[in-house]
Amino acid sequence: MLSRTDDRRRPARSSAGRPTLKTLATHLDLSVTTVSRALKDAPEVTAETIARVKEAAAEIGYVPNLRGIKLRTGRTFNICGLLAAPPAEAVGDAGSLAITQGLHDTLRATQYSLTTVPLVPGMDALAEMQRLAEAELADAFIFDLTRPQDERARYLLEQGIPFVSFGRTELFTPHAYFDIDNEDAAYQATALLLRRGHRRIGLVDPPLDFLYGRQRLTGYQRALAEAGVPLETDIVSHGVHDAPHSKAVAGAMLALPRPPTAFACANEVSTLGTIAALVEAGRTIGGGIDLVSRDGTRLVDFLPWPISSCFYSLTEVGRRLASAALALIDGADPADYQTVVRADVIEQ
Amino acid sequence: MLSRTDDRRRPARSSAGRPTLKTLATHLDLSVTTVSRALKDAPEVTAETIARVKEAAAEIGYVPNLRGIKLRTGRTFNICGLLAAPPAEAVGDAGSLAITQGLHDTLRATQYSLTTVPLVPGMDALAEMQRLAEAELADAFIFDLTRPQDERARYLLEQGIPFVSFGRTELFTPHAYFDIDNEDAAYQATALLLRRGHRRIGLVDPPLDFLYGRQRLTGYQRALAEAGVPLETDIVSHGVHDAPHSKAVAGAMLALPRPPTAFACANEVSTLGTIAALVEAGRTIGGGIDLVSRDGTRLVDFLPWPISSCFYSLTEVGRRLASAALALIDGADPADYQTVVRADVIEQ
DNA sequence: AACCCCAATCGTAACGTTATCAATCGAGGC
DNA sequence: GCCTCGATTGATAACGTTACGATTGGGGTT
Repeated sequence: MLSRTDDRRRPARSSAGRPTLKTLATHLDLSVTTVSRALKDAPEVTAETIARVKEAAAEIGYVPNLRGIKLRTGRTFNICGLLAAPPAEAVGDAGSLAITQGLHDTLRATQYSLTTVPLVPGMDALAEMQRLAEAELADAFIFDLTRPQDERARYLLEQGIPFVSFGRTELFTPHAYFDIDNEDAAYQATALLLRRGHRRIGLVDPPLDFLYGRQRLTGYQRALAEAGVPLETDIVSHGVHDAPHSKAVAGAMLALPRPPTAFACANEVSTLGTIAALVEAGRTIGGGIDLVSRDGTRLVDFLPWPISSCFYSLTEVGRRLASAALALIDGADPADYQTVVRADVIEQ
Repeated sequence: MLSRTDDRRRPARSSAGRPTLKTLATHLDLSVTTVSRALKDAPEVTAETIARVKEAAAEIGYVPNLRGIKLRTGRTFNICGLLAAPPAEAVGDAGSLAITQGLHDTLRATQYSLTTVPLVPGMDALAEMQRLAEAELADAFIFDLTRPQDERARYLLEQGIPFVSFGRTELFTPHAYFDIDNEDAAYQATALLLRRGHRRIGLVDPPLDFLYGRQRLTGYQRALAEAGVPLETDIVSHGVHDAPHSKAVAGAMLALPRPPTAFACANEVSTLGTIAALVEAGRTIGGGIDLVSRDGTRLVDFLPWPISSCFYSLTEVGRRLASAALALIDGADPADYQTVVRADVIEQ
């Protein structure tokens, strides 16, 4: 165990001579206990002493040693984010990067650091999470791509470990989440296409294993129903959501006797795949084809055609997720951190 | 200080009752010291005792408490990666995601965890690094997008903190790096286009502030020189490498009296921008235009046109960077970890 | 037999923090 | 004047690990 820790190693750098509570205590002729208490405004310490201690602390530049606190309290001061990432060299949804940025935005001002693990499709997300939880590497977890009966959420609930999911679940026990209103996004996208006169609207969506997929399907159906357009299952797809697969299903739809005249895509990757299929079929957007994407980056601005989209800032998602995680660590009630926001429709 | 750590907090979860060295020691009727030593194969302990201790450790499921080790040794068991990421909601190079995956591939089997900070263009990379270093949050750093006189590298060298950069520098003191042969990549790309008969080849590249940019320029020039084609500076650009800017410079080149008939692009983002410019100008690849990209994902496979590229797996880059970092932490000589690899040309 | 040395093990003290209980002191009540 | 009480402060013991000097016992030397 600890296999790579033996043999010669450079001497412990820095940290030597950094002031500690003891430094402060002898300096002020107080006990370490009192200093420790004063720094966290404990009620038993005189206001005057508190002021004196804090002043001295600021002066000599005392900064608490996290390692000491960690050992003593059992906390980690780390938050762990397990976020879906595209497989190895594939092109894919870089959303987790924007989310990670947001997480850091919030955590930068705190003592917490962040460990982000990119979860590529083949990986065992639960096992990865258990590994980290059992090694006690995080005070809270954050993850995305929830399933109705999400086993990761269930695991963390069982263990009593705080977490916030990006996406809801159908679990009975309430837990903290932040989510985009996917049903609304799909509804808006479909409604937009219907307004433009389309009646055959292809849906290129993720598997129904993900709650995200189910919610979108509901929104799609609702928009069709309101417009009195029947649901036609030959142009509704729920497959693996990577670019090659999306290209394949969109290609298959385009080869139908009555191909779709528009597409609603679940995310940037399915959009890329769908466009690839359109190009291969010799169709272009504008030439009777419309496409709406749901996304978190402005990728569509750099694709050769105008594509409308439902947009919500993933950086903001990250910020909100991290704030919620911090609150939970501080003992907040998960039920107070359940948020659903609507995406903005950007019409083109 | 430690502002959010006071008030009520849930009781320390788990870890209660986890076996420690003391558990093992009393169990085996040995001293804590001996057990500790036995577990790391210290020479002073009998082979027999070592075996006995290890067996017992395995049996009762002892796993060393990192927090204790951290406090005692001053180490962090954390590696910090500062990797360039696209700005907020912009479309951009998700390469850091693939690199992060690779880092985890290597670190998963160790006791180390990883903190990755996405560095968006506006951020003060040095300040961010100093913050992390001063908080003693990492045993080693990893970063990319090096500059010739990279101030981050210089800072870490001064502090004696181990690090590996993705990209070389021109600093005098040797340090560990892993790099792709950018000069060769640009050379290969340019040579490929020259072989296809192009004589006006636009270069859409990053600023020369980055060593990466300089190396590419050298390769580009070398290929032109070998073919006896003069360098024409009106079609060589070194600007901010994001998609909008790349689109602008490629657009400007296309508006020249004698526009380029081919482009060599530094990365995926400049490729996207260049394509956007081509579309806007009503030109298509294949119609007398060729484009070569240097990339780490297979994005080009999902763009509407065949695009050749120089490819090197960024996941592999991540793996190599992490291995080097671990070696440095264990006291290896940085000079032994200086690697340059060639990208593979994928012709289309 | 007294000596020393080496191999193996142990005890103690740290690393920096917090929790718990003990000590001090002045004020107030009897 | 004695006792009690509240308000402050302090001493001690942990959290789990490793570094260091001390201790033990057996074998070899003189």
